[in-house]
Amino acid sequence: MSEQHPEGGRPAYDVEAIQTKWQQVWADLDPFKAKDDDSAERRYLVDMFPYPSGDLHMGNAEAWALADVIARYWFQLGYDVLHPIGWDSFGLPAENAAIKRNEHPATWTEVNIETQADSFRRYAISFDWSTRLQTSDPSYYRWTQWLFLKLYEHGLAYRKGSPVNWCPNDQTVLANEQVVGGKCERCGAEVTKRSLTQWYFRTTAFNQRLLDDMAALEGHWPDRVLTMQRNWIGRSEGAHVDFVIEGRDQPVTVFTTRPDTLFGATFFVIAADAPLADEVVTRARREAFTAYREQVGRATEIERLSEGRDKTGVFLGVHATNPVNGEHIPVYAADYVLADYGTGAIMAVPGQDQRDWDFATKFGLPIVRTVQPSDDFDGEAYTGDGPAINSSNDEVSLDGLDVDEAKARITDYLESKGTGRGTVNYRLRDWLISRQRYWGPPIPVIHCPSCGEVPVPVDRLPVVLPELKGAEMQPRGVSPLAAASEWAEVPCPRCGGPAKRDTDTMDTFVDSSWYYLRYPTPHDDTQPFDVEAVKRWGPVDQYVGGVEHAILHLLYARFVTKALHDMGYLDFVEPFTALMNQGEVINQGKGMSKSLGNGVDLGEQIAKYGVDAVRLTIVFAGPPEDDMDWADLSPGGSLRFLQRAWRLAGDVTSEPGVDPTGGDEGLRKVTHRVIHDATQLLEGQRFNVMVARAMELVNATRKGVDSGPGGADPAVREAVETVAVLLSLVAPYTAEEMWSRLGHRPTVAKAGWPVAEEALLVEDSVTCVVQVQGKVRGRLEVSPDISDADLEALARADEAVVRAMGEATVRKVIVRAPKLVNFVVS
RNA sequence: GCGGCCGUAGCCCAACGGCAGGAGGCACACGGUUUAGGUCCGUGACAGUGUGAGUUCGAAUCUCACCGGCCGCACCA
Repeated sequence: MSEQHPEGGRPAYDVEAIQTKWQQVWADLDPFKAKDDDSAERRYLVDMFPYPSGDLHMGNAEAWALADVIARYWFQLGYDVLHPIGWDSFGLPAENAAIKRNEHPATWTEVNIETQADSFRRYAISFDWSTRLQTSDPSYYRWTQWLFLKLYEHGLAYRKGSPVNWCPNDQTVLANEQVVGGKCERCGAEVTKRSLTQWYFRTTAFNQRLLDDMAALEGHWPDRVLTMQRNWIGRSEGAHVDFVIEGRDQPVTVFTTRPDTLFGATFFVIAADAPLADEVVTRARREAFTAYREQVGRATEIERLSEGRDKTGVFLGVHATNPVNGEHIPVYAADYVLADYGTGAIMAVPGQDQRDWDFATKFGLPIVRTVQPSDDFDGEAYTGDGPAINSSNDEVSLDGLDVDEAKARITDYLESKGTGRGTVNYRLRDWLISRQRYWGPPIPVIHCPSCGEVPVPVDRLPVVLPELKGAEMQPRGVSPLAAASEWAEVPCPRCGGPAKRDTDTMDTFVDSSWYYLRYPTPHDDTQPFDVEAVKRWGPVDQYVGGVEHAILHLLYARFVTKALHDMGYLDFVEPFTALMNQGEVINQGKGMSKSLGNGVDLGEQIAKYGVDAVRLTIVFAGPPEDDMDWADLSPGGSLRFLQRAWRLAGDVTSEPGVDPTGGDEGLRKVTHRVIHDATQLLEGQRFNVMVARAMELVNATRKGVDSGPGGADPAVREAVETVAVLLSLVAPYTAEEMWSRLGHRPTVAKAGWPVAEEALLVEDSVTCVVQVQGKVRGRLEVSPDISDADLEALARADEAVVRAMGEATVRKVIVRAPKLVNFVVS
């Protein structure tokens, strides 16, 4: 596609040659190494690090092209920028590939990392290559283990037995966040439940702060990500109410958001899989209950969540006592109540809750309304506001109060009686981090028959993975590490007796929950991160990555940051000050996939059009957060534009450093207007429009050379140099080549951002529209600082306007000098 | 079902409530350059802003309803 056959000896825009040439120069200059020397204000930009499965793809290309615009803009502004690169190199794809190839996962991983690193260099991303880290390296995961021990030390890591999510395909447990719609987030298999003893991080210790601290992210993170996090944390206000159940000493507490409806509680439901159900069921009902529970247990999450499903349940043979009216209400087990939300039991109020209504209708249970619906209400359960009814006893009456008042009154009453209290409930659960797979950091704990669980002393880290390969890593439902007996069997660090290592590995999201703390000092072998360096650089000024991590990774990183802050390691509580979610690259209206056969290969695109054209195409496609359809785009057009820009550099005949003052004013005005607009557009991350401005400048300069002042005019040099600097953010090779042809030394990446001259932003004259009744009837060329009165007078005198107004009387005149006059007539 | 975002030329994408000779680009047509094709230079055609109301001197922009699309949440008590 490049000009292979220059005419008349003119130099060619040879994509391959330019790329090869500048890659070498940049490798020698290493221009993007962070200085960290207080010579300039610091900026810290992180792209969500890549998983090394094969070479880079279009999705990577997009994320990094966009992030690089920001990084390179910051470099041009003179900031000391830390723009690191690393790899999220633990995880299942490497392990699965290794099993198939009968080799060690590290082998596959290393090859892919080298491939991606080469591609990144060719793709000309402005990385500080000295930061390069990978999470599967013992020099990194040693500190992931350190993080585990710190959390353990502070009571934020613990082990418990509980029903957990199990992926039958990957043969490992999953965190709640990794179950999406009942399916494994990674492989899509339907998730089942198992009862296992596993390690957890206590994310719930921070639920309110995870919520509150989002206030500072408002406006800097995409709204939808904040919404998703809020939904996930799921705060709801309500009350705990204690019910006495026959044959049980301790009352059973339920959580409700509607304590005001307590008088309408006509039955009681316990989650079928909650231990409590098993405990209270009577002998007579046990058989029926057990059968039901097994039936529920067989249902997958998918079935359980399916909408409009008939309510099922079974009577447990006992009654509970409603604490406010003494009613004896039957206790059921059902699967519409969840064992792990709230207390796993509810008071059922069919009059005000549709689910309870459905259940009551099916089982013939009484329904009592405690809120008076409006007259036109024709539904079943009434969940709206209204006066309370049927809600009084000898000591308290809610009747007549609206919902909020009733809630407050009843909560006070319950508190005074000691049978209830106001409370806040969260949906967020603790983070299950154990995994029964090989390729992750071993959990640094030793289980001793006499001492119990003993953390590995920090000075004995890392606990290095045993060398397994191929079939030895085959998932069998227990960790492959358990089979490595000579690795697993160790003396207890506390008593010296025979003991056994924990044979699970950590979720790879633990690796990525803290990596941005490691980048400032990636090779420090004395500590996970340098507290002072992190204070200087952190938190991350701009984080860039896909929205698929809206909950998972971002929630975990926020949790870890808060935990480390509380331990005194960090002086900030949020890791990422600003977040940008790039869109997706799709093709022909669909996501690219092998099965659809519509993949676009990044390497092929680069071979065909060159790196710069591919990057420009991506950046110009639309707003960064929008999906782009490759079929709608034109890398060929981008390439042509780059050639046009590049050719301009050859048309400049003035000397470098020439004073632009006195150059062609028309062109200078365009240049400075573009500088001004581009700066604002970059600040607003509106990169596509910024590129459009650069195109405008190229067009104007072309005209200036061909039919204007010509290539010797200093304004032309100024314009072309501006183009080179603007393009340096998007098309670094072309920009560098232009810069060089303009007689400058590399690198254009550090040329400095141009500043628009105010004087050149002022227009000599502006076009004023004159409207009559809001319709444009005339135009005037006027001075930009014309007064309202003068402008109105001019407008009144305009022939076309006079004609349009005819005999009508002017009722009102709107004057917005210098751009508009509107006559309202009648 | 609930909540949010978005509908502008054949296509992508712009437009502080104030000129849609659309900023920019793709594709298209015509002319010039060229041995020819492409490149290159120039010119042109194409929408009245999803639909309907409202607010306003003035609405793509604000409000409401509807249609269409995307996203999130959804048996969470």
